[in-house]
Amino acid sequence: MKESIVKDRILDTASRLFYDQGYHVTGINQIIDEADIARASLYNHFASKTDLLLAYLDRTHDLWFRELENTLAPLSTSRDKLLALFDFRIQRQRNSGYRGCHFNKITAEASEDEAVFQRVKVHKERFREFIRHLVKQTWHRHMLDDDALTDAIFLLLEGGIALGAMFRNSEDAEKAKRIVLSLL
Amino acid sequence: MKESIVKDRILDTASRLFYDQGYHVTGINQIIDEADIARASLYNHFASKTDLLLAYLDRTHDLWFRELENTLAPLSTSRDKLLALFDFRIQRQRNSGYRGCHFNKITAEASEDEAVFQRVKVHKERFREFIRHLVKQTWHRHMLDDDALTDAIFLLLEGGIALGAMFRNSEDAEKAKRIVLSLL
DNA sequence: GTCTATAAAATGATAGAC
DNA sequence: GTCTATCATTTTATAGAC
Repeated sequence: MKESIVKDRILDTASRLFYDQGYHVTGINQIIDEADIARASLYNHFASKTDLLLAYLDRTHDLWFRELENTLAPLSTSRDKLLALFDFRIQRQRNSGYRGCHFNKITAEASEDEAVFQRVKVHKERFREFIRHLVKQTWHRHMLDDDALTDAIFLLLEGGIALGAMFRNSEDAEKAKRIVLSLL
Repeated sequence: MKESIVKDRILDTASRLFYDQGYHVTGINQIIDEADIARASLYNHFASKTDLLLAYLDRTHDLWFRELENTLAPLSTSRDKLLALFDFRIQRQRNSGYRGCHFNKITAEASEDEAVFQRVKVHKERFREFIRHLVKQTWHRHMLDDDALTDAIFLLLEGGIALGAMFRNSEDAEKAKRIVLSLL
């Protein structure tokens, strides 16, 4: 359908601008301009700018976990998969200019909105459980118990990505990976 | 001087609103309204809204390290001081509604601005070196070398605070502290 | 130095033609 | 469903009186 193409183009453009520039600094004008669609077409597909934001978050969440699972699928051991979590996110940051986690970013801008807040929590909690699942499959004895190791990996990775946005590089995420390596 | 009082009130109000609501969502109108000053008074003391933002970042940076040093001063061992870093930041988050690190927040909104970007880097780098200095003073043997332990503490703490903003609690920062406890 | 009044531009959103 | 024209607000910033 032709309508889908327009809707996708709106969402693609908005997603890129929301992440690259920020949500509030991105105006409707710029979105319709860069997506090359009419003003009212946007409001035909999305009820409001907030609605567009929620669609962006939902799609980002879905794509994020799909890409993650595709990346880990070829790996055989859970240890390799845990280490690949870092490579996955470092690679994504490299490709998108080190602007950090989408959900950390939007928390800083629009977390007063309850619908946004809920989506952020769901995303991060799912990732935490994803890690926990992998940790429980590892056979080796660790110096930390399963829950502590899960928390450590999660915290080190989130800290590394957040600092990566503040320094515009992946050094801290790489350091986080090395620390996890010594904890496994 | 009377002028200083006005200037301080502008900066106090702007700082509160920038952190609580966000930078872009806070308009000049709201600042002059809540600070109860005239429109032109703001532009008499600050050249632009960006200038006000930079003043906010500079003052936050200065106050942050002064409070940190005051908090750690009564403690005798560097081990206690390292653990108190977590308490310091958890307490600050508790008192300010869990909106996370000021510098992480502004990175998400205005890191394209080179002057903002520089201040964020300086703040975080100074904190990293602050941690490193304490780590080097600890006498016990660690399972990680000094640099790795410094990175681990830094990453775990930053991760914990960032997640605290996303979940609006201090659970992850508390977990980070416990993990550091087992690493020391 | 502080004030009020105002400017020029951009904001999110809607009406109505096709 | 897509379009152009337009709405009422709000934005940052300035001019000029006191």
